[in-house]
Amino acid sequence: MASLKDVAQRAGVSVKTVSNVVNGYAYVASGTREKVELALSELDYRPNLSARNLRRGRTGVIALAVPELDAPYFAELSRSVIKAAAERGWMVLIDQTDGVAARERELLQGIREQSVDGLIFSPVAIGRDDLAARTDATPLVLLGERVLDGPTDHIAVDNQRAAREMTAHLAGLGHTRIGAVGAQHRPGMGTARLRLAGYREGLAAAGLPYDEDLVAPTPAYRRADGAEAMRRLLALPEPPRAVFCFNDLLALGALRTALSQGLRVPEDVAVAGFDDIEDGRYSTPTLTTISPDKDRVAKTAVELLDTRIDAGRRAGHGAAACREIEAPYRLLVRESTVGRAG
Amino acid sequence: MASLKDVAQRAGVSVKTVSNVVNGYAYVASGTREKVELALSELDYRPNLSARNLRRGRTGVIALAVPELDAPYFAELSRSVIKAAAERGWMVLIDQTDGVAARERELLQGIREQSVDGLIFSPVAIGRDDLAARTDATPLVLLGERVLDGPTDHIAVDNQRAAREMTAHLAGLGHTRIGAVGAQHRPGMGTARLRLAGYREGLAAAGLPYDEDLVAPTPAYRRADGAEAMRRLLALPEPPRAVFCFNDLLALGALRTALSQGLRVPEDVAVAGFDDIEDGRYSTPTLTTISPDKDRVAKTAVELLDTRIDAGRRAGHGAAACREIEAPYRLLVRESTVGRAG
DNA sequence: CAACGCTGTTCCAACGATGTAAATCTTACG
DNA sequence: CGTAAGATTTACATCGTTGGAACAGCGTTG
Repeated sequence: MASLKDVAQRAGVSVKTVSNVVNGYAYVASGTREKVELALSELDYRPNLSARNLRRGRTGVIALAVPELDAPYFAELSRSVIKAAAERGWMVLIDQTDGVAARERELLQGIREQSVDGLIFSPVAIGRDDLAARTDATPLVLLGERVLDGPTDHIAVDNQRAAREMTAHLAGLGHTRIGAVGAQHRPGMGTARLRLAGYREGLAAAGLPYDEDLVAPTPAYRRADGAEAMRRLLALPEPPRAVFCFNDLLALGALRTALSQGLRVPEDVAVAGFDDIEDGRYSTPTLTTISPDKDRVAKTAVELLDTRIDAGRRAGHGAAACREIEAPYRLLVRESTVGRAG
Repeated sequence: MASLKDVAQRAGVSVKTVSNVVNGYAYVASGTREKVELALSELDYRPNLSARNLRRGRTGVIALAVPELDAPYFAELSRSVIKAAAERGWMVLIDQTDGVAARERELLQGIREQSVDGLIFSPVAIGRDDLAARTDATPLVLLGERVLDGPTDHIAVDNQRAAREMTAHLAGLGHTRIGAVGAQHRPGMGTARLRLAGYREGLAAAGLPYDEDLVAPTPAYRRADGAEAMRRLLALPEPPRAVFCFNDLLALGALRTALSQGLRVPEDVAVAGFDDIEDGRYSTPTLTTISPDKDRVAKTAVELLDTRIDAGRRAGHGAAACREIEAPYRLLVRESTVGRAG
């Protein structure tokens, strides 16, 4: 692998001149430039990034930390993030936390500090105090959980409002026994809490009572958890006629349980989700859901990070104001709540 | 951020001694070691990886290149790869090619050469000649497409045999008009070709004729493609009574089309897939499919790469023999071909 | 007691690229 | 023709780490 030195030798100039050509420095005589460029291509020169990074103090890589890459929501989000990052010249390194608090904390405390220039992080288990206790100075952008007044840039849909709207949608269809799937009692887990709060608001707004029995907690947010929770709900003496699942995977699991028990969806029980993963657009019935604009979230996250990385480079530690950005979303009504006709 | 120099100063020893402690060098007096370790933790020292990498000539990162991260098969595979890599101390950088030949070629020609120590690559569009033309010396492991006698380590299930078995399964159920979804006429695309070959073998073995009309090509391998292809097949004067889709996404799309046209699956038309993504375990009906052992594939890929990276470091360019590894798979019979009872 | 072989520590160079400042070369102008 | 103001190029130090060799202390051994 050719280094600047090799190229310089071949072109008969100094190393610095080659560096100048490579970096587009203005004051290089055109003859020299040509010579150097010839040598560059003859030797197929490519800068050694470790060296460049050492010198420049950056790595050209950002990390994206998600709970699980195989949860479609995060897969789709990751796709968008990688794309947005590539457009700005970043490479993306992916970390999986499995939603384990210790792993999440490690990230906040900077295990990747030396390897990346910034971190886009979708936390599950950690709370505000963990964020406050952070010492690592790597620029950070949080996704998906509202941490108001946190010391961190942050992007999320308004989970609570969206959940409220979804509940209102179900109530608007005439449902009076509306269940919820995906409550979580663990600390952290702001998302579950916010969606639950929205659900309660929605019930209240519709004049419906909040019935603890209709709220099924789940240990995680995968299909199996939704399927299991639905089994519990359907086993109630008076099962719900509509169920709001706190994400689409839960909803797909719930759907499977309902259908395999011979119930019709939505005639016997309506099911709604959250996230708008592609599966829900092709399930039978298709899934009513909240669709956050993932491309927008990803793009904004990368932009925010970019800005903050530049700022850090420029101004030392001038703590630029933290930005809380609300991502747009839409409520998509599909077959699982209104049937084929709708 | 503290450097070795800072730590050395604080501990009152030389930089190299600190380095020796950090790297577990044996000949350090226990007193010295303690002093240094104290200073290390007081300053929260973390090695600068760019510098270390520059010195050692490696980066600690491997790249994983897949067509699309949001295709569940690749999401699941990526999850496994990241996990397997983490166990061996690697970080994983993900590239998306979108199946675009130019992008795939770039990777082979080494755009990541300086940033990673090795590449795990799931190609779609490139062919054997592209591989042969490769000059980049980065260790490479290919996934998922058989390139016999290629100059490259490689892991895949026996696509052709698996496809043959699946076709046999359908024929064994008494089907005589068995369609195929996902043929591809593009160059490259060994996978599609192999699965098609297996399908034909399966038909032949069952004494069934090969009918070109029952083979639906698709531009890509997503749900929408499967849905569209199924529409074409069902519009035939004599539509197939069973359909083998070359991956699960196609199958899920096909399923959606069939169900939304009021057909019963499998009573009116049976559907089978390939890949065993999680969606297919929760769809209604659940999806009969070929289940490659993804964890095994991932783990083996990382091991192979690890070996090759070590070898490259040790022996210069001693071209170790290329290994073709066949990954195990199972045919999972579920509702979409045999119904609820089965 | 001198030479030897350990252990433990330090010094120096190098990895490859780039910022700084200085050296060299042109050109224009008085 | 001398000189100042650019234009162009170069030498050198530096980023943080580690390999190799040199060096120092010290108990053994012949």
